Amino acid sequence: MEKLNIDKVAKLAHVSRSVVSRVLNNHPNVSDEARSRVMSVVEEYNYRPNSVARSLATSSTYQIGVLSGIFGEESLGNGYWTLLYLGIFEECIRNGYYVRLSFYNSEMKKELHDLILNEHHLDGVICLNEEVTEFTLQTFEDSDIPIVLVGHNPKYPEIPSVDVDNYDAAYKATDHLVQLGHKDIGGMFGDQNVQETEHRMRGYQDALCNAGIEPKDDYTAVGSYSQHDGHDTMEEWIKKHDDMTAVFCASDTLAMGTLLALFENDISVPEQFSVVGFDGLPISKYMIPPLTTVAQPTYGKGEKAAKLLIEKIKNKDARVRHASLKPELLVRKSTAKLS
Amino acid sequence: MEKLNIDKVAKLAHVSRSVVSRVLNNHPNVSDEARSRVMSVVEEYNYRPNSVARSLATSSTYQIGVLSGIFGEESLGNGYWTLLYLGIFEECIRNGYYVRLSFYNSEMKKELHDLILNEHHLDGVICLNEEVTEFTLQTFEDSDIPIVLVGHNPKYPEIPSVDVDNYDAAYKATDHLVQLGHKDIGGMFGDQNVQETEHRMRGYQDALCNAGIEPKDDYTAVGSYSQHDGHDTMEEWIKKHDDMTAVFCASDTLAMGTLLALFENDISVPEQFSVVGFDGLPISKYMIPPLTTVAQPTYGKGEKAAKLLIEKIKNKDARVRHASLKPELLVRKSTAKLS
DNA sequence: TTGTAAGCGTTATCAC
DNA sequence: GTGATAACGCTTACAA
Repeated sequence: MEKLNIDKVAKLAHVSRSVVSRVLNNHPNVSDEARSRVMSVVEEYNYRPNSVARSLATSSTYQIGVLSGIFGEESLGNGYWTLLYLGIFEECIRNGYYVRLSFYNSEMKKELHDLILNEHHLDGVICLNEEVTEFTLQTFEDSDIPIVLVGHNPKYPEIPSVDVDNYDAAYKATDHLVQLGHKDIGGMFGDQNVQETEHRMRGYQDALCNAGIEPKDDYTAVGSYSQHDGHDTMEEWIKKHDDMTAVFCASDTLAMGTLLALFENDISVPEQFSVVGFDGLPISKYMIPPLTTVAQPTYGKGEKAAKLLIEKIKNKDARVRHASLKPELLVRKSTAKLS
Repeated sequence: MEKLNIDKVAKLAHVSRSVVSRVLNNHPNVSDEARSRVMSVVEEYNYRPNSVARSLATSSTYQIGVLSGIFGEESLGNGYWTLLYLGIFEECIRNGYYVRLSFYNSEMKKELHDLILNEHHLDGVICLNEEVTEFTLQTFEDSDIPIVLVGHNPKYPEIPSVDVDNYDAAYKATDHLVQLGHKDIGGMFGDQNVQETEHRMRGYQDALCNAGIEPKDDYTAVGSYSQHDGHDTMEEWIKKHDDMTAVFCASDTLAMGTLLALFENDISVPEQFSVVGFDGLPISKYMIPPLTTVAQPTYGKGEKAAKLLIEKIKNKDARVRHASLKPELLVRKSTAKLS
């Protein structure tokens, strides 16, 4: 079972190395006889072409990169990321691409540069919007390596992107609370600098306005998506805002922290207080009580991102597309009629 | 800013291509003058050697693979996996290795074969024990590509591995319950086929025995690590076992499901029932109530696995090592004295 | 210390 | 339809 290469296969099949290459790449112009001779050798010896050599010759690696921020422990554990990644991964594999994962933080410009400048490394890159800096995006836009963004950044209309309809999702979630009779509804949001936050805030505010409720500034908090922030913000609001009876959290993790703060203060959900989350993470079903949340198709986002990227790799001049996926409200046990 | 290659750099620096190569690889026997000429060209043009070509020449890719089962949604979201992966990833990057992630399920023998047979692909592989089949392990052992296992499989003593001391961890957790005065203590375990489960069960049983408590068969459940299983098992036990006052769950996710079942049945934790988990996931801190759990150094496990692998890559004949990491009991709010 | 030249295992371009 | 042969960009004897 020694190591074969294309020449040895050629010799065994009594053809030239070019014929072997043609057979392996499904190129035309090879006789049935030659083809079958080659194939039987390939199968007998279980020969596989060396992909490194192939990459060198074709300057395409069939590897795509995923660039993701290094988040704190808490966000890492929330499952959003893994689900997204799985969507990307499976779609890539289906298309014969391998995936290389890189975490990234702002000090890692070097890694990034190497990524791009060693060009042959990657056929394309998927960037997860959060934490990706202007610099990063700019660098990619300047190079000609295809890239797609998960999330959306209005500054780079030329970069294809995949996102949920954040406005619609936040609107649905808030409106659900409104329909239940709530009037004093807090809104907890994540990362300040991302357009996604802006959209979610607008959805929240519009749902309120359309119901004749005036959004109040001190009922709104913007911080991070962590459980920690959810907990601390709720803690504070419990002390300050006696009237508040419900809250819309812009992530399930935020909601998880919120639920804990409520529990610690003996406020029962949903009897005394309603909570709705955002994401529809697998764990949200097991929160106490099971969380009402607007689910976004996280796996689908990843899958779509991979699809767009591969499309762009295969046809660099393809029209730039910005996909927007639909969220869905999942009503569970953390919300109830205002009594 | 056109694309450079080693020859162009050589020309610009007025040296031969070998000198450039030597400089870039820190080989000796280069005059200071030549070195500095090369370096200044490299910096001016920001030249980076093409890693594919380099791989072809050296037949080492500086890529390591992580082989992981495709779990159901629930387990994916539990954060264990991500933390482990992060540990692996960061240690690899620190050593100049890139990471390629592959999910794997039993039908994917093809992918696996390609992985190995295209040999030049990967310098080494880290296998996550769960879900890795005999076939997989055997295949790797037969090839000469270095591999390390996260978890432990006694059938392959020749494969280096990293694990926590599962016995010790389970013992500590159970003993904690015993010390609080509990006598009727359930034990919920994960995957049947893994040695880890056996060790955790023994730790649980020994802690009981040493306290003069007889472990009962119907107080023990073995299934999966999912929240779902935790929930259903607890649900059943609530109906069947009136005496039970505490449970040791062999994962935090199992505990999360357990907590929900208890909540749904109006059994308050820890006043009427104590729960201890296993893993110390970031989310365990935000469960309701915050979970008492034996934390395993998940990130550290990944880090250690990467260390062992890289060591083995650099020295194929290194002694086989089986690392065993220490767990730590985190007492939070889900356990209390039996009243 | 430096340069020449032979690989590494493919694909791709041409004659035939 | 087939087979030389030249890339692809690098490392590494070996010779100078």
